Amino acid sequence: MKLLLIEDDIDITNNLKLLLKENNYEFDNAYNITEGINKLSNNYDLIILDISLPDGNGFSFYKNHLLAKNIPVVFLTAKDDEDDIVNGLELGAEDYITKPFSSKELLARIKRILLKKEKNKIIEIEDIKFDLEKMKVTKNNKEVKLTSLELKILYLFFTNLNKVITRESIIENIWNWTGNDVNDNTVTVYLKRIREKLGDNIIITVKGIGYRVDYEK
Amino acid sequence: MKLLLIEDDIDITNNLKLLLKENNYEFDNAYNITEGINKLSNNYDLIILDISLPDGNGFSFYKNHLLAKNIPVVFLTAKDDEDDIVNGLELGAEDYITKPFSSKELLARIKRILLKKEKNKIIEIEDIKFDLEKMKVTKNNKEVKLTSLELKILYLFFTNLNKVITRESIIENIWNWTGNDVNDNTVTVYLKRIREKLGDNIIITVKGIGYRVDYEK
DNA sequence: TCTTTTTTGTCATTTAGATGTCACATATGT
DNA sequence: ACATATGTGACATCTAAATGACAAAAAAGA
Repeated sequence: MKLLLIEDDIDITNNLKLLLKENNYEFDNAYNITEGINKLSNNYDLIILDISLPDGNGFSFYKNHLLAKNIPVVFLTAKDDEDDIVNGLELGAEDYITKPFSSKELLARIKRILLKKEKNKIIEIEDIKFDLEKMKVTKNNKEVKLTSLELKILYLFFTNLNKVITRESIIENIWNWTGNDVNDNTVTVYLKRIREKLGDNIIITVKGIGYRVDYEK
Repeated sequence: MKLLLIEDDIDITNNLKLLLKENNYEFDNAYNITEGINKLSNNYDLIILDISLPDGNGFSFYKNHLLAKNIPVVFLTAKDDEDDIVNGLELGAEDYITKPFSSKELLARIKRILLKKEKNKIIEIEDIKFDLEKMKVTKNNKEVKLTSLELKILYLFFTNLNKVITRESIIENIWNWTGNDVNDNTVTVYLKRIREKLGDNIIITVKGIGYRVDYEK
Protein backbone atom coordinates (compact mmCIF):
# COMPACT_ATOMS: atom_id res chain seq x y z
CA MET A 1 0.00 0.00 0.00
CA LYS A 2 1.39 3.34 -1.09
CA LEU A 3 0.66 6.45 0.94
CA LEU A 4 1.35 10.07 0.16
CA LEU A 5 1.58 12.74 2.83
CA ILE A 6 1.23 16.34 1.74
CA GLU A 7 2.36 18.49 4.63
CA ASP A 8 4.79 21.36 5.03
CA ASP A 9 5.81 20.67 8.63
CA ILE A 10 9.08 18.79 8.57
CA ASP A 11 8.77 17.30 12.05
CA ILE A 12 5.35 15.84 11.39
CA THR A 13 6.56 14.54 8.07
CA ASN A 14 9.52 12.79 9.62
CA ASN A 15 7.45 11.30 12.41
CA LEU A 16 4.84 9.96 10.07
CA LYS A 17 7.44 8.65 7.70
CA LEU A 18 8.94 6.63 10.54
CA LEU A 19 5.60 5.45 11.83
CA LEU A 20 4.25 4.36 8.48
CA LYS A 21 7.39 2.70 7.20
CA GLU A 22 7.57 0.80 10.47
CA ASN A 23 4.15 -0.53 9.64
CA ASN A 24 5.13 -1.65 6.17
CA TYR A 25 3.50 1.03 4.14
CA GLU A 26 5.28 2.57 1.19
CA PHE A 27 5.63 6.19 2.12
CA ASP A 28 6.09 9.25 0.00
CA ASN A 29 5.66 12.90 0.79
CA ALA A 30 5.31 16.35 -0.68
CA TYR A 31 5.86 19.69 1.05
CA ASN A 32 3.36 21.60 -1.02
CA ILE A 33 0.52 21.28 -3.51
CA THR A 34 2.60 21.68 -6.65
CA GLU A 35 4.86 18.90 -5.57
CA GLY A 36 1.81 16.87 -4.65
CA ILE A 37 0.27 17.24 -8.09
CA ASN A 38 3.47 16.07 -9.72
CA LYS A 39 3.49 12.92 -7.67
CA LEU A 40 -0.11 11.99 -8.29
CA SER A 41 0.76 9.80 -11.25
CA ASN A 42 2.19 7.25 -8.80
CA ASN A 43 -1.29 5.96 -7.98
CA TYR A 44 -1.33 6.18 -4.23
CA ASP A 45 -3.79 4.15 -2.24
CA LEU A 46 -4.41 6.90 0.25
CA ILE A 47 -3.42 10.51 0.67
CA ILE A 48 -2.96 12.32 3.96
CA LEU A 49 -3.52 15.95 3.27
CA ASP A 50 -2.83 19.03 5.29
CA ILE A 51 -5.25 21.88 4.74
CA SER A 52 -3.11 24.97 4.94
CA LEU A 53 -0.16 24.54 2.65
CA PRO A 54 2.35 27.15 1.51
CA ASP A 55 1.06 27.34 -2.05
CA GLY A 56 -2.65 26.80 -1.60
CA ASN A 57 -5.54 25.19 0.18
CA GLY A 58 -5.90 21.47 0.72
CA PHE A 59 -9.65 21.52 0.21
CA SER A 60 -9.52 22.90 -3.28
CA PHE A 61 -6.65 20.64 -4.19
CA TYR A 62 -8.83 17.76 -3.07
CA LYS A 63 -11.79 18.95 -5.08
CA ASN A 64 -9.82 19.58 -8.23
CA HIS A 65 -7.47 16.65 -8.30
CA LEU A 66 -8.52 13.84 -6.00
CA LEU A 67 -12.28 13.64 -5.90
CA ALA A 68 -12.74 12.38 -9.44
CA LYS A 69 -9.88 9.95 -9.12
CA ASN A 70 -11.58 8.30 -6.21
CA ILE A 71 -8.50 8.29 -4.01
CA PRO A 72 -9.37 8.16 -0.31
CA VAL A 73 -8.15 11.15 1.66
CA VAL A 74 -7.54 11.82 5.32
CA PHE A 75 -7.36 15.48 6.18
CA LEU A 76 -4.80 16.31 8.81
CA THR A 77 -4.79 19.77 10.20
CA ALA A 78 -4.17 22.06 13.09
CA LYS A 79 -7.41 23.85 12.55
CA ASP A 80 -9.75 22.05 14.84
CA ASP A 81 -12.43 24.48 13.88
CA GLU A 82 -15.64 22.46 13.82
CA ASP A 83 -16.69 23.90 10.51
CA ASP A 84 -13.51 22.76 8.86
CA ILE A 85 -14.12 19.23 9.98
CA VAL A 86 -17.68 19.31 8.74
CA ASN A 87 -16.49 20.84 5.51
CA GLY A 88 -13.85 18.22 4.95
CA LEU A 89 -16.09 15.29 5.66
CA GLU A 90 -18.88 16.66 3.54
CA LEU A 91 -16.52 17.04 0.63
CA GLY A 92 -16.13 13.29 0.75
CA ALA A 93 -13.00 12.81 2.81
CA GLU A 94 -12.67 9.42 4.40
CA ASP A 95 -11.54 10.84 7.72
CA TYR A 96 -10.39 13.99 9.43
CA ILE A 97 -7.76 14.17 12.15
CA THR A 98 -6.66 17.22 14.07
CA LYS A 99 -3.20 17.97 15.36
CA PRO A 100 -1.91 17.11 17.82
CA PHE A 101 -2.87 13.55 17.08
CA SER A 102 -1.96 10.20 18.52
CA SER A 103 0.13 8.09 16.16
CA LYS A 104 -1.69 4.98 17.17
CA GLU A 105 -5.03 6.53 16.40
CA LEU A 106 -3.90 7.85 13.05
CA LEU A 107 -2.58 4.45 12.20
CA ALA A 108 -5.80 2.77 13.23
CA ARG A 109 -7.83 5.18 11.13
CA ILE A 110 -5.61 4.64 8.13
CA LYS A 111 -5.89 0.91 8.53
CA ARG A 112 -9.67 1.11 8.61
CA ILE A 113 -9.71 2.83 5.26
CA LEU A 114 -7.15 0.60 3.59
CA LEU A 115 -8.76 -2.55 4.87
CA LYS A 116 -11.74 -1.89 2.66
CA LYS A 117 -9.58 -1.38 -0.39
CA GLU A 118 -7.71 -4.54 0.37
CA LYS A 119 -10.89 -6.49 0.41
CA ASN A 120 -11.82 -5.29 -3.02
CA LYS A 121 -8.65 -6.31 -4.71
CA ILE A 122 -10.06 -9.60 -5.84
CA ILE A 123 -13.71 -9.62 -6.63
CA GLU A 124 -15.46 -12.94 -6.71
CA ILE A 125 -18.79 -13.44 -8.38
CA GLU A 126 -20.09 -16.93 -8.69
CA ASP A 127 -17.30 -18.94 -10.28
CA ILE A 128 -15.56 -15.85 -11.66
CA LYS A 129 -12.67 -14.11 -9.91
CA PHE A 130 -11.31 -10.78 -11.10
CA ASP A 131 -8.00 -9.69 -9.65
CA LEU A 132 -8.01 -5.96 -10.21
CA GLU A 133 -4.31 -5.52 -9.50
CA LYS A 134 -3.10 -8.33 -11.66
CA MET A 135 -5.85 -7.66 -14.19
CA LYS A 136 -6.43 -11.35 -14.31
CA VAL A 137 -9.68 -13.23 -14.60
CA THR A 138 -10.37 -16.80 -13.67
CA LYS A 139 -13.38 -19.06 -13.98
CA ASN A 140 -13.39 -22.06 -11.66
CA ASN A 141 -9.80 -21.09 -10.81
CA LYS A 142 -8.75 -21.53 -14.40
CA GLU A 143 -7.40 -18.47 -16.15
CA VAL A 144 -9.66 -17.03 -18.81
CA LYS A 145 -7.85 -15.43 -21.71
CA LEU A 146 -9.52 -12.15 -22.45
CA THR A 147 -8.31 -9.74 -25.10
CA SER A 148 -7.25 -6.33 -23.93
CA LEU A 149 -10.52 -4.65 -24.84
CA GLU A 150 -12.61 -7.40 -23.34
CA LEU A 151 -10.64 -7.00 -20.15
CA LYS A 152 -11.09 -3.25 -20.07
CA ILE A 153 -14.81 -3.58 -20.53
CA LEU A 154 -15.06 -6.17 -17.81
CA TYR A 155 -12.94 -3.98 -15.55
CA LEU A 156 -15.42 -1.19 -16.06
CA PHE A 157 -18.19 -3.45 -14.85
CA PHE A 158 -16.25 -4.78 -11.89
CA THR A 159 -15.36 -1.32 -10.70
CA ASN A 160 -18.98 -0.26 -11.06
CA LEU A 161 -20.75 -3.20 -9.55
CA ASN A 162 -24.52 -3.08 -9.19
CA LYS A 163 -24.75 -0.11 -11.48
CA VAL A 164 -26.31 -0.09 -14.89
CA ILE A 165 -23.78 0.99 -17.47
CA THR A 166 -25.11 2.32 -20.70
CA ARG A 167 -23.76 1.45 -24.09
CA GLU A 168 -22.76 5.08 -24.54
CA SER A 169 -20.92 5.09 -21.28
CA ILE A 170 -19.00 2.02 -22.33
CA ILE A 171 -18.03 3.62 -25.61
CA GLU A 172 -16.99 6.75 -23.82
CA ASN A 173 -14.83 4.88 -21.34
CA ILE A 174 -13.24 2.40 -23.67
CA TRP A 175 -13.00 4.13 -27.02
CA ASN A 176 -13.76 7.80 -26.83
CA TRP A 177 -10.52 9.00 -25.44
CA THR A 178 -8.84 7.45 -28.46
CA GLY A 179 -10.73 9.78 -30.77
CA ASN A 180 -12.07 7.31 -33.28
CA ASP A 181 -15.70 6.58 -32.78
CA VAL A 182 -17.06 3.13 -32.79
CA ASN A 183 -20.24 1.52 -34.01
CA ASP A 184 -22.98 1.01 -31.48
CA ASN A 185 -23.29 -2.67 -32.23
CA THR A 186 -19.62 -3.18 -31.49
CA VAL A 187 -20.37 -3.00 -27.81
CA THR A 188 -23.00 -5.71 -28.17
CA VAL A 189 -20.54 -7.91 -29.97
CA TYR A 190 -17.93 -7.47 -27.26
CA LEU A 191 -20.45 -8.30 -24.59
CA LYS A 192 -21.29 -11.43 -26.51
CA ARG A 193 -17.62 -12.40 -26.70
CA ILE A 194 -17.09 -11.85 -23.00
CA ARG A 195 -20.18 -13.94 -22.28
CA GLU A 196 -18.87 -16.71 -24.46
CA LYS A 197 -15.80 -16.88 -22.27
CA LEU A 198 -17.35 -16.30 -18.86
CA GLY A 199 -20.84 -17.64 -19.21
CA ASP A 200 -24.08 -15.92 -20.03
CA ASN A 201 -25.24 -15.10 -16.54
CA ILE A 202 -22.52 -12.80 -15.24
CA ILE A 203 -23.44 -9.76 -17.31
CA ILE A 204 -27.08 -8.86 -17.07
CA THR A 205 -28.85 -7.06 -19.87
CA VAL A 206 -31.05 -4.19 -18.76
CA LYS A 207 -33.12 -3.80 -21.87
CA GLY A 208 -33.33 -0.34 -23.30
CA ILE A 209 -30.81 0.95 -20.78
CA GLY A 210 -27.59 -1.00 -20.68
CA TYR A 211 -25.81 -3.78 -18.87
CA ARG A 212 -24.99 -4.60 -15.28
CA VAL A 213 -22.89 -6.93 -13.15
CA ASP A 214 -24.38 -7.75 -9.78
CA TYR A 215 -22.45 -8.33 -6.62
CA GLU A 216 -24.32 -9.59 -3.60
CA LYS A 217 -22.08 -9.50 -0.67
CA MET B 1 -32.47 6.94 7.88
CA LYS B 2 -32.93 5.22 11.23
CA LEU B 3 -30.31 5.58 13.94
CA LEU B 4 -30.00 3.79 17.24
CA LEU B 5 -28.02 5.18 20.16
CA ILE B 6 -27.00 2.77 22.90
CA GLU B 7 -25.83 4.85 25.84
CA ASP B 8 -26.63 4.95 29.53
CA ASP B 9 -25.99 8.64 30.08
CA ILE B 10 -29.34 10.41 29.97
CA ASP B 11 -27.94 13.85 29.16
CA ILE B 12 -25.98 12.65 26.20
CA THR B 13 -28.97 10.68 25.00
CA ASN B 14 -31.25 13.70 25.16
CA ASN B 15 -28.76 15.95 23.42
CA LEU B 16 -28.20 13.53 20.60
CA LYS B 17 -31.90 12.87 20.27
CA LEU B 18 -32.47 16.57 19.75
CA LEU B 19 -29.55 16.97 17.39
CA LEU B 20 -30.40 14.04 15.19
CA LYS B 21 -34.14 14.64 15.02
CA GLU B 22 -33.40 18.22 14.07
CA ASN B 23 -31.45 16.82 11.16
CA ASN B 24 -34.29 14.59 10.01
CA TYR B 25 -32.99 11.28 11.19
CA GLU B 26 -35.29 8.79 12.83
CA PHE B 27 -33.89 8.39 16.28
CA ASP B 28 -34.22 5.56 18.75
CA ASN B 29 -32.24 4.76 21.85
CA ALA B 30 -31.47 2.07 24.39
CA TYR B 31 -29.96 2.51 27.84
CA ASN B 32 -28.23 -0.85 27.95
CA ILE B 33 -27.22 -3.83 25.89
CA THR B 34 -30.25 -5.98 26.63
CA GLU B 35 -32.53 -3.22 25.46
CA GLY B 36 -30.31 -2.72 22.46
CA ILE B 37 -30.54 -6.36 21.42
CA ASN B 38 -34.30 -6.24 21.61
CA LYS B 39 -34.43 -3.28 19.28
CA LEU B 40 -32.12 -4.69 16.66
CA SER B 41 -34.99 -6.13 14.66
CA ASN B 42 -35.85 -2.58 13.58
CA ASN B 43 -33.11 -2.58 10.98
CA TYR B 44 -31.21 0.54 11.82
CA ASP B 45 -29.00 2.19 9.26
CA LEU B 46 -26.37 3.09 11.83
CA ILE B 47 -25.73 2.45 15.49
CA ILE B 48 -23.91 4.75 17.87
CA LEU B 49 -22.55 2.62 20.60
CA ASP B 50 -21.11 3.46 24.00
CA ILE B 51 -18.43 1.09 25.22
CA SER B 52 -19.01 0.84 28.94
CA LEU B 53 -22.64 0.03 29.51
CA PRO B 54 -24.32 -1.09 32.75
CA ASP B 55 -24.89 -4.66 31.65
CA GLY B 56 -21.86 -5.32 29.53
CA ASN B 57 -19.20 -4.17 27.13
CA GLY B 58 -19.90 -2.44 23.83
CA PHE B 59 -17.06 -4.18 22.03
CA SER B 60 -18.35 -7.67 22.67
CA PHE B 61 -21.90 -6.61 21.86
CA TYR B 62 -20.59 -5.33 18.57
CA LYS B 63 -18.71 -8.52 17.82
CA ASN B 64 -21.58 -10.78 18.75
CA HIS B 65 -24.53 -8.95 17.28
CA LEU B 66 -23.56 -6.28 14.80
CA LEU B 67 -20.52 -7.40 12.89
CA ALA B 68 -22.25 -10.15 10.97
CA LYS B 69 -25.27 -7.98 10.26
CA ASN B 70 -23.03 -5.44 8.63
CA ILE B 71 -24.58 -2.48 10.36
CA PRO B 72 -22.17 0.46 10.48
CA VAL B 73 -21.19 1.44 14.00
CA VAL B 74 -19.73 4.56 15.55
CA PHE B 75 -18.20 3.99 18.94
CA LEU B 76 -18.78 6.81 21.35
CA THR B 77 -16.94 6.71 24.61
CA ALA B 78 -15.29 8.55 27.44
CA LYS B 79 -12.29 6.30 27.34
CA ASP B 80 -9.94 8.16 25.16
CA ASP B 81 -7.37 5.53 25.77
CA GLU B 82 -5.50 5.15 22.52
CA ASP B 83 -5.71 1.41 22.63
CA ASP B 84 -9.45 1.50 22.82
CA ILE B 85 -9.65 3.58 19.70
CA VAL B 86 -7.32 1.27 17.87
CA ASN B 87 -9.25 -1.67 19.16
CA GLY B 88 -12.60 -0.28 18.05
CA LEU B 89 -11.46 0.65 14.59
CA GLU B 90 -9.71 -2.64 14.06
CA LEU B 91 -12.84 -4.49 14.97
CA GLY B 92 -14.41 -2.89 11.93
CA ALA B 93 -16.15 0.15 13.35
CA GLU B 94 -16.85 2.91 10.87
CA ASP B 95 -15.70 5.61 13.26
CA TYR B 96 -14.75 6.31 16.84
CA ILE B 97 -15.53 9.46 18.73
CA THR B 98 -14.48 10.37 22.25
CA LYS B 99 -16.46 12.38 24.76
CA PRO B 100 -16.65 15.25 25.07
CA PHE B 101 -17.43 15.60 21.39
CA SER B 102 -18.65 18.39 19.17
CA SER B 103 -22.19 17.86 17.88
CA LYS B 104 -21.26 19.26 14.52
CA GLU B 105 -18.40 16.89 14.15
CA LEU B 106 -20.43 13.89 15.20
CA LEU B 107 -23.10 14.87 12.72
CA ALA B 108 -20.57 15.26 9.94
CA ARG B 109 -19.07 11.89 10.70
CA ILE B 110 -22.49 10.26 10.72
CA LYS B 111 -23.33 11.88 7.44
CA ARG B 112 -20.15 10.59 5.85
CA ILE B 113 -21.13 7.05 6.70
CA LEU B 114 -24.74 7.35 5.64
CA LEU B 115 -23.88 9.06 2.39
CA LYS B 116 -22.27 5.90 1.17
CA LYS B 117 -25.36 3.89 2.00
CA GLU B 118 -27.45 6.47 0.23
CA LYS B 119 -25.61 5.79 -2.97
CA ASN B 120 -27.11 2.41 -3.48
CA LYS B 121 -30.48 3.76 -2.87
CA ILE B 122 -33.33 1.35 -2.81
CA ILE B 123 -36.77 2.75 -2.41
CA GLU B 124 -39.24 0.48 -0.72
CA ILE B 125 -42.97 0.94 -0.94
CA GLU B 126 -45.15 -1.78 0.46
CA ASP B 127 -43.95 -5.00 -1.13
CA ILE B 128 -42.22 -3.19 -4.00
CA LYS B 129 -38.50 -2.35 -4.04
CA PHE B 130 -36.93 -0.17 -6.70
CA ASP B 131 -33.15 -0.17 -6.89
CA LEU B 132 -32.38 3.04 -8.72
CA GLU B 133 -28.77 2.13 -9.51
CA LYS B 134 -29.44 -1.35 -10.69
CA MET B 135 -32.65 -0.22 -12.32
CA LYS B 136 -34.23 -3.30 -10.91
CA VAL B 137 -37.66 -3.75 -9.41
CA THR B 138 -38.81 -6.49 -7.09
CA LYS B 139 -42.15 -7.42 -5.59
CA ASN B 140 -41.98 -9.60 -2.49
CA ASN B 141 -38.26 -9.89 -3.24
CA LYS B 142 -38.96 -11.51 -6.57
CA GLU B 143 -37.72 -9.67 -9.63
CA VAL B 144 -40.42 -8.10 -11.75
CA LYS B 145 -39.62 -7.99 -15.42
CA LEU B 146 -40.52 -4.57 -16.70
CA THR B 147 -39.92 -3.45 -20.25
CA SER B 148 -37.63 -0.54 -20.81
CA LEU B 149 -40.40 2.02 -21.13
CA GLU B 150 -42.31 0.65 -18.20
CA LEU B 151 -39.14 0.93 -16.16
CA LYS B 152 -38.48 4.48 -17.26
CA ILE B 153 -41.99 5.54 -16.40
CA LEU B 154 -41.79 3.91 -13.00
CA TYR B 155 -38.41 5.56 -12.46
CA LEU B 156 -40.06 8.90 -13.11
CA PHE B 157 -42.56 8.20 -10.36
CA PHE B 158 -39.99 6.91 -7.90
CA THR B 159 -37.80 9.94 -8.37
CA ASN B 160 -40.82 12.20 -7.93
CA LEU B 161 -42.49 10.57 -4.98
CA ASN B 162 -45.61 12.16 -3.53
CA LYS B 163 -45.94 14.41 -6.55
CA VAL B 164 -48.72 14.23 -9.08
CA ILE B 165 -47.33 13.67 -12.53
CA THR B 166 -49.50 14.68 -15.44
CA ARG B 167 -49.98 12.64 -18.54
CA GLU B 168 -48.35 15.41 -20.53
CA SER B 169 -45.38 15.44 -18.25
CA ILE B 170 -44.94 11.72 -18.69
CA ILE B 171 -45.09 12.05 -22.46
CA GLU B 172 -42.60 14.87 -22.32
CA ASN B 173 -40.20 12.92 -20.16
CA ILE B 174 -40.43 9.58 -21.86
CA TRP B 175 -41.20 10.29 -25.48
CA ASN B 176 -40.80 13.92 -26.39
CA TRP B 177 -37.09 14.03 -26.77
CA THR B 178 -37.46 11.34 -29.42
CA GLY B 179 -39.43 13.70 -31.62
CA ASN B 180 -42.32 11.43 -32.53
CA ASP B 181 -45.41 12.28 -30.59
CA VAL B 182 -47.43 9.67 -28.95
CA ASN B 183 -51.13 9.11 -28.46
CA ASP B 184 -52.56 10.27 -25.17
CA ASN B 185 -54.05 6.91 -24.40
CA THR B 186 -50.68 5.26 -24.70
CA VAL B 187 -49.75 6.52 -21.27
CA THR B 188 -52.89 5.00 -19.82
CA VAL B 189 -52.06 1.71 -21.41
CA TYR B 190 -48.56 1.74 -19.95
CA LEU B 191 -49.87 2.55 -16.53
CA LYS B 192 -52.19 -0.38 -16.87
CA ARG B 193 -49.33 -2.67 -17.82
CA ILE B 194 -47.22 -1.54 -14.88
CA ARG B 195 -50.15 -2.08 -12.56
CA GLU B 196 -50.65 -5.56 -13.94
CA LYS B 197 -47.11 -6.39 -12.89
CA LEU B 198 -46.89 -4.52 -9.59
CA GLY B 199 -50.45 -4.50 -8.32
CA ASP B 200 -53.15 -1.85 -8.62
CA ASN B 201 -52.47 0.09 -5.47
CA ILE B 202 -48.96 1.38 -6.02
CA ILE B 203 -49.80 3.99 -8.64
CA ILE B 204 -52.63 6.22 -7.59
CA THR B 205 -54.89 7.88 -10.14
CA VAL B 206 -55.56 11.54 -9.49
CA LYS B 207 -58.56 12.09 -11.65
CA GLY B 208 -58.39 14.93 -14.08
CA ILE B 209 -54.78 15.63 -13.21
CA GLY B 210 -52.51 12.64 -13.46
CA TYR B 211 -50.93 9.90 -11.37
CA ARG B 212 -48.96 9.68 -8.17
CA VAL B 213 -46.84 7.27 -6.14
CA ASP B 214 -46.92 7.84 -2.40
CA TYR B 215 -44.04 7.32 -0.05
CA GLU B 216 -44.49 7.59 3.69
CA LYS B 217 -41.12 7.69 5.34
C1' DT C 1 11.61 -9.76 -43.35
C1' DC C 2 7.40 -12.72 -44.39
C1' DT C 3 3.89 -15.72 -42.53
C1' DT C 4 0.57 -17.00 -39.35
C1' DT C 5 -2.43 -16.07 -35.66
C1' DT C 6 -5.20 -13.16 -33.02
C1' DT C 7 -7.80 -9.14 -32.38
C1' DT C 8 -10.83 -5.80 -33.84
C1' DG C 9 -14.83 -3.58 -35.93
C1' DT C 10 -18.74 -3.94 -39.08
C1' DC C 11 -22.37 -6.29 -41.65
C1' DA C 12 -26.76 -8.63 -42.45
C1' DT C 13 -29.90 -11.60 -40.33
C1' DT C 14 -32.65 -13.60 -36.67
C1' DT C 15 -35.45 -13.54 -32.63
C1' DA C 16 -38.17 -12.64 -28.84
C1' DG C 17 -40.39 -9.38 -27.07
C1' DA C 18 -41.76 -4.41 -26.92
C1' DT C 19 -44.50 -0.81 -28.67
C1' DG C 20 -48.46 2.06 -30.04
C1' DT C 21 -53.21 2.30 -31.40
C1' DC C 22 -57.78 0.94 -31.83
C1' DA C 23 -62.57 0.17 -30.26
C1' DC C 24 -65.00 -0.68 -26.50
C1' DA C 25 -65.87 -1.07 -21.34
C1' DT C 26 -66.03 0.88 -17.00
C1' DA C 27 -65.65 4.31 -13.38
C1' DT C 28 -66.21 8.95 -11.50
C1' DG C 29 -68.00 13.52 -10.42
C1' DT C 30 -71.78 16.69 -10.77
C1' DA D 1 -78.29 10.16 -15.74
C1' DC D 2 -75.00 12.35 -18.09
C1' DA D 3 -70.59 13.64 -19.74
C1' DT D 4 -66.01 12.84 -19.43
C1' DA D 5 -61.89 10.56 -17.85
C1' DT D 6 -59.77 6.38 -17.29
C1' DG D 7 -59.19 1.31 -17.92
C1' DT D 8 -58.91 -2.84 -20.90
C1' DG D 9 -58.04 -6.67 -24.43
C1' DA D 10 -56.61 -7.55 -28.87
C1' DC D 11 -53.87 -6.58 -32.77
C1' DA D 12 -50.31 -5.28 -36.31
C1' DT D 13 -46.01 -3.37 -36.40
C1' DC D 14 -41.57 -2.31 -34.92
C1' DT D 15 -37.00 -2.69 -32.42
C1' DA D 16 -33.18 -3.79 -29.41
C1' DA D 17 -30.20 -7.18 -28.64
C1' DA D 18 -28.04 -11.47 -30.03
C1' DT D 19 -25.69 -13.83 -33.41
C1' DG D 20 -22.60 -15.85 -37.19
C1' DA D 21 -19.68 -14.60 -40.65
C1' DC D 22 -16.26 -11.69 -42.58
C1' DA D 23 -12.39 -8.45 -43.82
C1' DA D 24 -9.11 -5.25 -42.10
C1' DA D 25 -5.65 -4.34 -38.69
C1' DA D 26 -2.40 -5.59 -35.34
C1' DA D 27 0.52 -8.72 -32.94
C1' DA D 28 3.28 -12.69 -32.58
C1' DG D 29 6.36 -16.14 -34.62
C1' DA D 30 9.50 -17.82 -37.99
